[in-house]
Amino acid sequence: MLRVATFNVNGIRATQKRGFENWLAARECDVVALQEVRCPVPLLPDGVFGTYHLSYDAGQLAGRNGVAVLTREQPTDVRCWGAGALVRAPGDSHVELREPAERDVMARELKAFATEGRYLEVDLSDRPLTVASLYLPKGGLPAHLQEAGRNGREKPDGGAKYERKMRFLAGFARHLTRARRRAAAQGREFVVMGDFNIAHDKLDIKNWRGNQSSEGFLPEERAWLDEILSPRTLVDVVRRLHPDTEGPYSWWSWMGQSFAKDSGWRIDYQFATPRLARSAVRGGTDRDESYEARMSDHAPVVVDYDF
Amino acid sequence: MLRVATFNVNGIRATQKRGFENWLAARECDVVALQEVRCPVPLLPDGVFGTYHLSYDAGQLAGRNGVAVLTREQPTDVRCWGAGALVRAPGDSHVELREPAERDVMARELKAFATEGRYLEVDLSDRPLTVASLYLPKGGLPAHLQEAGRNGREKPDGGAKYERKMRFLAGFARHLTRARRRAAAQGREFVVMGDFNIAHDKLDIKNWRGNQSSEGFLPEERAWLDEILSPRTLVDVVRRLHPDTEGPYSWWSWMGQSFAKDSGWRIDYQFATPRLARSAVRGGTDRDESYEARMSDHAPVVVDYDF
DNA sequence: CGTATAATG
DNA sequence: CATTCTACG
Repeated sequence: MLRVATFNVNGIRATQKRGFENWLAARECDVVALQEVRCPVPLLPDGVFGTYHLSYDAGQLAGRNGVAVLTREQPTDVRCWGAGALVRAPGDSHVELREPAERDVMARELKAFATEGRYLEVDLSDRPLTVASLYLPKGGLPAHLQEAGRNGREKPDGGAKYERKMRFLAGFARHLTRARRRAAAQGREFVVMGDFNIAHDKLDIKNWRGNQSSEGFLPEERAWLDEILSPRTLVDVVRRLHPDTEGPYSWWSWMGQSFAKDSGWRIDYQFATPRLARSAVRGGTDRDESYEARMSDHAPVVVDYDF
Repeated sequence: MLRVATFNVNGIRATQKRGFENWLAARECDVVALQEVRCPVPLLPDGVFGTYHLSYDAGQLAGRNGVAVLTREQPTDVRCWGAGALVRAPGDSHVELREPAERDVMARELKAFATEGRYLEVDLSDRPLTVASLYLPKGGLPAHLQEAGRNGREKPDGGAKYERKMRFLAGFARHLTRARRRAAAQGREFVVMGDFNIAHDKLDIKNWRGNQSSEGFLPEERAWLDEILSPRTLVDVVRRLHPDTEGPYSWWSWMGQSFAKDSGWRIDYQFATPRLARSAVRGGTDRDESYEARMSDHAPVVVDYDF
């Protein structure tokens, strides 16, 4: 059994104070992909990653983004888009910069995102598997929807953030094709997981009708997920396990009663190559009373693979 | 009996959470001068000023400075250096901008400080008295002491903050002379109180020997207090009551064990015209177990006048 | 070490 | 309605 989690922690220092370490110890995952770690390496709280190997790309935007992968085993290779990922063995106090064994040709559209700490890929060897942690730009509304002004006080930007997200999507689709091909050539399965900042379908958002003009549920964004997902390429593992469930949502606004009323969005995913996806036996989100307080505005998405 | 307090609250919203309202209700002051209120009027917590009349100059630096005077009686005049002070009657929900009955000729050096929310003067009528709340710039080290680099990581500014403070001191000395004369001409006593950001003498700071090159205890700063204080002009009321006491300190760094070890500075004062000063029967600081937690890095300085 | 803001989500 | 950062104290 292989237990894999993805979790947007929204600031590991805050999440830790709310019981992240207990969750990590209790949940007994083999792999945990983290997003929005938002912490320079020297300020990572002691012991916050327990006995896991850490691979981390903090990016260069102080206090923002930052993706990591925690693994029980030592990775055989670590790839990111920036200067190189930081790696640390369990119990070790210092990190080292790890250059990838081979460097990818980066999709042109992604170069502008390379130093933002948004993507990290890790090769494992106990099982033939590559795991990736993604924090996809949240984006914004296109210019014509900002005029309409349905959403309150955000300053209009002429659609700049929306268009930037679309460029990321274009580049990342190409990256995914390459990553799948590399994995296939090496006889590995591949799973890319994290915060995609897009709800895919009507089941993936509480009020789909009222949100068709909301960033994160725009037709163009949803169409991009249609494009990268297919039974032959990448499969939405949790949806495959729960084809008719509303949710399970993975994000709720901090505001109002969103969480209490389960008025959420499913925007955190595990997208796996077909064979790996078929091996999934159980999966869902941890919005559990058993883990006491809410650790983040996102919940962990955990899948057990019989792999 | 007239009970007068001055208190640098270092953010009224934070202080409120630590029991400011209880202190205010229990202490039964007639006048409370506040500094570093650090809060725009619309964000003042409901009821934080109890049943007092509020006079407030928030200044125009978001989240910084801001001086207020709370009074049991309605002031007959309110003067500040900016656009006009805000006043609010007890229980009233809206503030109004109050223009002074007569506007001072402002000392030339003070014009640069006029919109920073550092000074407010209030005339009372039940007793012939003018009370003022002052938040004096903290300043910095002169250039030659920055080179020496005795104090750690602060970025050198070529003595700019020090010189700015000295300009304030020059202007404020002139203002005090005028304010005393105005009061005298009206048959009023006058008390100026607040955070002067200068410890006057050896008794006013824990480790005077080690702090002779520290901002706030520099010879030039101490000499300025020598200059404005005299038995015929303004009298340091608490020191008059406690001529031989170490302290009582009114400020302790948040860092380390300063408060626990009473390693503090006396930088918050009540300076009163001679007749008023002579009427003081009791005075000191509230660093009391009776008021539970520490409300601020400063403690209230409270004096009872038999006036 | 604590108070604020601002940008971001 | 949270998380950071930065400036200031």
